Amino acid sequence: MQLAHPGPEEFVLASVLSALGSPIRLEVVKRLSQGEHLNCTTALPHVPQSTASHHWRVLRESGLLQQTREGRVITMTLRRADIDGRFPGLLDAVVGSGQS
Amino acid sequence: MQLAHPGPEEFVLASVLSALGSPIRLEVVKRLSQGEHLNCTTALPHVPQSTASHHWRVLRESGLLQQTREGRVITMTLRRADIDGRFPGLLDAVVGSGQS
DNA sequence: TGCATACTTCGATTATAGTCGATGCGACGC
DNA sequence: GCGTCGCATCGACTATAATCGAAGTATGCA
Repeated sequence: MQLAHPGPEEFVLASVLSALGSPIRLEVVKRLSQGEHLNCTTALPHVPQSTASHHWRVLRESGLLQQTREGRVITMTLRRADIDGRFPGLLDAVVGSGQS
Repeated sequence: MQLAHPGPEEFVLASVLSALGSPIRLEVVKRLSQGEHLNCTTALPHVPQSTASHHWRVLRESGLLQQTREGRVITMTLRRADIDGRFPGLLDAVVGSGQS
């Protein structure tokens, strides 16, 4: 089963910013940008599965990350090239500041 | 009467992104960044006053804009230097993309 | 085939955000 | 002083988002 991912031409800036505007999602994006390889269970161990899954969906539908199944595990990766292509400098500015 | 504005050290990235994550507020920030001088009535003529005022508050409390009274009119300006100081490149990336 | 794993989706609940009329308050003109 | 203008704030309502248990689905292994 494949999850639906928007194409870069479908990205909406307000949706991307809104997705990043939640501390819990912002943190995940930052960790992904630092090269961390996250799957859905390890990313937020203290958060219930269904809640976490909701946040993955928001991030995925905004275009920020990709979920690819590898066996039974779904791995999440930042769609850095796609986001950079549409909103140059945005991701760098967001993950570059040492802030939350 | 003076409205409360946070100092740059109080800015929270997630709050700034969340404030920008609303299409109506994003548009105002873009217009301000293009040098438009807006007051509270002219900025969103089609939106009820109290609703508009709510959005000014969100933008003001996140640190994105400053409201200064000039006589009876309150003029809004982007706090570009303060935002750039804390989150370099963020505003450029947001207003630079021709997107909504 | 059957069972366990690693998720997503569903449905209900709660929390937060947006909307807008009414009211309040400071600034200006008179 | 009084009235008006330009806004903020209040309070009530509505809409959207977050939370989480339960159920559903694809994968892998025995």
